Amino acid sequence: MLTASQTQQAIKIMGQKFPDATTSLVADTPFHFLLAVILSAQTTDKAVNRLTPQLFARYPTPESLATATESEVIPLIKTIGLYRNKAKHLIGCAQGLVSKFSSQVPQTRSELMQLAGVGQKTANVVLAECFNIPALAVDTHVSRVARRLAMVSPQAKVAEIEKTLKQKLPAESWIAAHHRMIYWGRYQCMARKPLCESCPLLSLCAFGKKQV
DNA sequence: ATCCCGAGGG
DNA sequence: CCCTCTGGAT
Repeated sequence: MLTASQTQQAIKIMGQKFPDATTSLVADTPFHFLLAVILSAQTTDKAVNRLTPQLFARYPTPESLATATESEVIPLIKTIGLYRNKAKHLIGCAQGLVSKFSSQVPQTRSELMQLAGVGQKTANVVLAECFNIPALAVDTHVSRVARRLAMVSPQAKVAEIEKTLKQKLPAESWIAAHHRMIYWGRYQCMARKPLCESCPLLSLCAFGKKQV
């Protein structure tokens, strides 16, 4: 396993390759950003950004979405996967915001996770992006990159990955590390065909050495 | 552990 | 054709 120092070094090198790594979801308010993150489950950000302009225009506020029906929402999001569950989540989330949080997006993990469709990962993304609160969201890219680079144990599940990465990285770097690992997973260490031959992290990566 | 689930890429 | 995409609820 990589030491804390090696892990920090790897994150630094990722930042040299992707200096402007940041969220790719487009939204104008915390409410709309929350909706975009819910929609992004098992879906590319590009697919989400394609439909959100119309969704946001139709539902500008939590109140407007809270009274919507699934048959109204589904046509607006049908081009992405899992749309039936996501329609329920969007409406339920808006209803929760209205009934529990005065239509304001809450700023704590436990409050966010009371909302429909919001789990640990989505809560962490919202805390980091909307409120600049140190958080480290672990998604499919972060999981794969952390495992391949042996920043965590090979069989580690999401909760353990988050815990281990937080232990190895200073809190000030969590948000940037999240973005860099996402970009790394998208454009360098892809799931299907990683670019190990030209990887700046090859010397740190047992997985990559096996591929080359 | 299972289900949900369209679009894009190889 | 098969795999993957910033997961969450049951």
